[in-house]
Amino acid sequence: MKKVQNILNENNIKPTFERLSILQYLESGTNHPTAGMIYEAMRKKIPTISKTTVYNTLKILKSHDIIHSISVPDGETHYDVNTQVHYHFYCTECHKIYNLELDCPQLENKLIEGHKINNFHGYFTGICKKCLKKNNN
Amino acid sequence: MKKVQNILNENNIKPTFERLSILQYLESGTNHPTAGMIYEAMRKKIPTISKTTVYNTLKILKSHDIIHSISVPDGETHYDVNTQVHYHFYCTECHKIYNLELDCPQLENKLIEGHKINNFHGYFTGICKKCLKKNNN
DNA sequence: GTGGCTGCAAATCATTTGCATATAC
DNA sequence: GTATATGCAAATGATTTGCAGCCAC
Repeated sequence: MKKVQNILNENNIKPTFERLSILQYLESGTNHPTAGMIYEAMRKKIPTISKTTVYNTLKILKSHDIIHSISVPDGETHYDVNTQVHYHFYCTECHKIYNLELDCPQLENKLIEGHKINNFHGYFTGICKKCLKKNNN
Repeated sequence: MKKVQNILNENNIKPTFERLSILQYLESGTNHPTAGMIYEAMRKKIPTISKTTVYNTLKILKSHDIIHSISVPDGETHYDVNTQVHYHFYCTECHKIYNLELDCPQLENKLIEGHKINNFHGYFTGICKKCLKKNNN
């Protein structure tokens, strides 16, 4: 908890219980939750929390570059605390998102074909190994 | 028009006027339209067309791998007929999507870390060259 | 006439917004 | 007390669904 406390302090974000809990939750896992998933997880700990607070918190964390949002083809925005650029794999069957170890385009040179680059996100889609096994392929 | 006619025939998709027009529209440009943009463009040609037909057509084209959907952080699904894997650049200011010439991960080896790969999409985000100029940066 | 398209309207679902209350310093 | 955070409810906007009419073969 110390760590997330510090992250918020360093960014001049008031460390409320809700914000600490949400960031803690994001830091503790390697899943890439949606706002809805975060809301459901938080409710177990803070039954009175509202979706508004979840969205507000995600917005402020994102604006300070503490988290990134990733877009995959399921209509929901997912969030990731791993701010290092890396590829994802999105399973079209179970909708889980995995991190991949592949080398990524470097953003050092922040200009590509005249455009100023801020960020990169790459994802593969397909069937994950668990679903492959389940379907005994 | 011949070309899109053939594409639909080869895939056993009944080549209705609406479907031909939508696919023609997608084939003719390098923009990466959303369903809404396609609907608006179609209305000029077919004033009676409905959004349902646009969505239905996109769904059937996608299921035959004639088009791909791409997800960028604007909450709308964009569509792309360029089925060759390539990177995109998404401008967070004007929301335009550009194609990039960079080399992409090859999908030949269709297994990565145990997952079966069907597709790849990578996008950079930032400020495009037009918006940079407009802001005279 | 039967199956498959089309199109309207309503439903759904993620996200945003307005506002009123609560909390912290 | 004032600013800021929270939370409810309503609004928005993309997409989906149910259903009725229509068209082609």
